[in-house]
Amino acid sequence: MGAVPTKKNPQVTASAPARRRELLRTAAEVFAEQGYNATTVRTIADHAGMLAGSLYYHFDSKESMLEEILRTFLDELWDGYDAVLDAGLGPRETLEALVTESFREIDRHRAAVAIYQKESRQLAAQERFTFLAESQRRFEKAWLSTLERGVAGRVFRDDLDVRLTYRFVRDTVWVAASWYRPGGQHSPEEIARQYLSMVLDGIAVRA
Amino acid sequence: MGAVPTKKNPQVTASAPARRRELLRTAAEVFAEQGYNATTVRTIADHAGMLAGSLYYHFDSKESMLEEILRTFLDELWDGYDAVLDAGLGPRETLEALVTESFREIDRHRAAVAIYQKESRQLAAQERFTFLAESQRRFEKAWLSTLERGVAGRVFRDDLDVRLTYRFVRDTVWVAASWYRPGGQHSPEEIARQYLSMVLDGIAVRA
Amino acid sequence: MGAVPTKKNPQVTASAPARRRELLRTAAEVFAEQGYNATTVRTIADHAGMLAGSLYYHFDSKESMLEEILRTFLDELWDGYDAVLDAGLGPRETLEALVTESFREIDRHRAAVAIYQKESRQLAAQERFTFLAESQRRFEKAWLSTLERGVAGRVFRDDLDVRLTYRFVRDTVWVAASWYRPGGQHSPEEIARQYLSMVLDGIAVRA
Amino acid sequence: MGAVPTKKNPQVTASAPARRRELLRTAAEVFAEQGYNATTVRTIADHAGMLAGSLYYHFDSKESMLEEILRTFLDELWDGYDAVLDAGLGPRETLEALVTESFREIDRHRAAVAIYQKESRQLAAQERFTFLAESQRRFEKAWLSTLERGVAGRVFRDDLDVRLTYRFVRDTVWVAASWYRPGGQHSPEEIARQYLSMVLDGIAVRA
DNA sequence: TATGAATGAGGGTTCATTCAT
DNA sequence: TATGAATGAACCCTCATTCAT
Repeated sequence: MGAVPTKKNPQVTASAPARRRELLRTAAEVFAEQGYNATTVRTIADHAGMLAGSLYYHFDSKESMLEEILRTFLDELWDGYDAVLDAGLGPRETLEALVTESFREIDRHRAAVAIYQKESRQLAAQERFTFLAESQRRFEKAWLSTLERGVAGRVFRDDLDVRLTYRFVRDTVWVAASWYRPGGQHSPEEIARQYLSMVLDGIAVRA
Repeated sequence: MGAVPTKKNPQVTASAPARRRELLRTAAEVFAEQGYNATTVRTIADHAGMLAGSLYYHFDSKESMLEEILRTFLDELWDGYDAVLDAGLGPRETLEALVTESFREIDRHRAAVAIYQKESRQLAAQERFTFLAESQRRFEKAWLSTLERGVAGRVFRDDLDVRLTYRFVRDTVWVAASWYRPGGQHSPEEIARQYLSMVLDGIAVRA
Repeated sequence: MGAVPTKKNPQVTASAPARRRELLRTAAEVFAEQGYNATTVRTIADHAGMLAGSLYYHFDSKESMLEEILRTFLDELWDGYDAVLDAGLGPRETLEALVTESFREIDRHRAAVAIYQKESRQLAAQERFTFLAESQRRFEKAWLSTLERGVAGRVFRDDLDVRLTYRFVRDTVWVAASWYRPGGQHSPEEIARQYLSMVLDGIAVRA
Repeated sequence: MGAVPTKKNPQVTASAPARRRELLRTAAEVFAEQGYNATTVRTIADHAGMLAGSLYYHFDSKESMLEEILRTFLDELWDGYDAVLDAGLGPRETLEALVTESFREIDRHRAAVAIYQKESRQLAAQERFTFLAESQRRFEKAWLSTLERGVAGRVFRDDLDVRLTYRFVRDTVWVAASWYRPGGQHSPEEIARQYLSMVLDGIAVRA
């Protein structure tokens, strides 16, 4: 008789993850371009060269595609961040490394980042996407502690509101996903360098 | 500037513009909170204490509400910007004035700004919302010319990519709408001051 | 601004319950004839002379229609049963009254009874329909105690398995809903009389 | 009697009829438990330890499985009934034998009987399942003639409506399939005996 | 001005079925 | 024999919109 699974889950069989990944990339691209709500399952299927119903062989729902896209992105992001945070760098070097890592991530997961930027606030309210809020908290803690370390060590100015500074830094970095195009004239490292130069030293000419 | 109504539009009879404005404020609030697509006409009506169908006495469509919200906001925004740009200020003072004006606008039209941030890219593709792209172009021109004037006048650094700088400045300013809460501890002017200090002089301690 | 209801519920306004009742009657008829699962919302709407989507102005879902049909039926049924059970009759008279009441109920709610017969077992497993199982239990208790009273009082034979007897009696009564047509040649009271005669005295000629 | 396959039917090659029978038993079980419409082909496949598509090597369609289940059951049923009807018994003995045979059939084909009870009315309307209506007619004729013989021979009461009596008897017998569990405390013969005692002599104590 | 009821297009999802491997 | 992937029709439901009152 064999086991009687109550739910299909071909996606767990670890076989043919290639198609899944391809489909997720396609979906992410469309989500990023049109917005999650405005994207129909049919549109994704069109881009993938199949019929809407066929997507459901691979995924449980449109929402589960979104979840997997965001989870995959955040997992990779935190791999990079954790490596930086565990490296024992000084506050300025940590900030530089985090920013550079962020732009690299935008380069690799542009679509996912754009989706994250646009939808995460609303999504986080749903049970299913609480991991977004959690990530947000870890993110904030990492940045705030770095900035505070820098202020304490007289590397960063102490006349700036740390939370405001955090917000400015955070947003500018990630908003870049909305205009960044991989393969353009600026490499992620180059963008990071310019961005850091501006954030650290300002755009005004020194007196 | 005026909209071109495709159908009857009793709202043009100049009667009860107060109710209209109130309804638009409500709609903007909901659009900002839930996203335009995710917002149903009934949700707006609920918040306004009426039934969904009743909104159509006041407005042609959900989209026309959105359009009016964004048009009203942009009109006011450009009133402020034009005043600054026509004042004959130097590049640094112009930048400071534009930033300050922007934060004031966020303070007054938080919801509209949030909507603009989130939806304008997709909307701009539609015939009806070409005014968004147009505004975007004027905006870019104003900022780029100010930055270039500053570089030429040795007020701003010349080793930064002007377009990248523009994007960073633009985004940081407007993204603030996503977390700014009017009536909070920071006035728009205070936020502008901190922001300008960071952008102009950097967050690093001077050597 | 008024209250901000999170859910529509025009059905609670107690206004225009006539349309609701009419729609429910239509739905019940179709459910009874084609089976709940095999009935499409479009079919119901067709029978009601409207479009499928319009049903959702009156009801939350197909399932909620089913629930209301069954609840209404069971409520009325128990009104009748409780009156009988509270009347302080002897076991034989109670049995006669319960049977007669049942056939009357079939006469009034033929569709609902047929649906109940066919679907209740599966439905009862769902959270939403636990009231079916509860009713089932009350039903069983009422019948068993009546039979047992009758056995104790030497009104009913004591050589029959009471549970088996209960099942036979219960099923024969309700299965009648599958072939009974109101307005036919037999009134519910006449059917009850014949049925009782058979159940009480048997079909064999007395020795 | 034989089905007329519209397409290829490798199952006719007389190979591995054992697997077929096993699959049909599984399908019957699931149909009985969840209802035919509510049962998905995948659920059957799950219970059989295979994938949904694989069932189509063995059967033309979900419907053909249902047909075969019901045909097999009815064929066996009529083998038993015909033996009884051809035995030249008196009306009372015929009735006893038919009832006993019915409970035996329920014991052997519980799932098929349950399916038959629940679905036959709707199915009979379809071309493919006209054999159900035909069986129904033979069934009715056998019972009615037996009852009428009994009335004529003063073995059964003549003050009861024969058609009503037939319906009661028929339904009670078959509805038993919905609660009967093979291997329980009552053998089919024991249930038949109790049932016959009730039907023939009634549940009331004789005066 | 607003309501109540309906429209109709479309969206996400399910599922029996097919078919190359 | 069975799998994996896809098809395509149909289904339940949502929602912007309309309109008579």
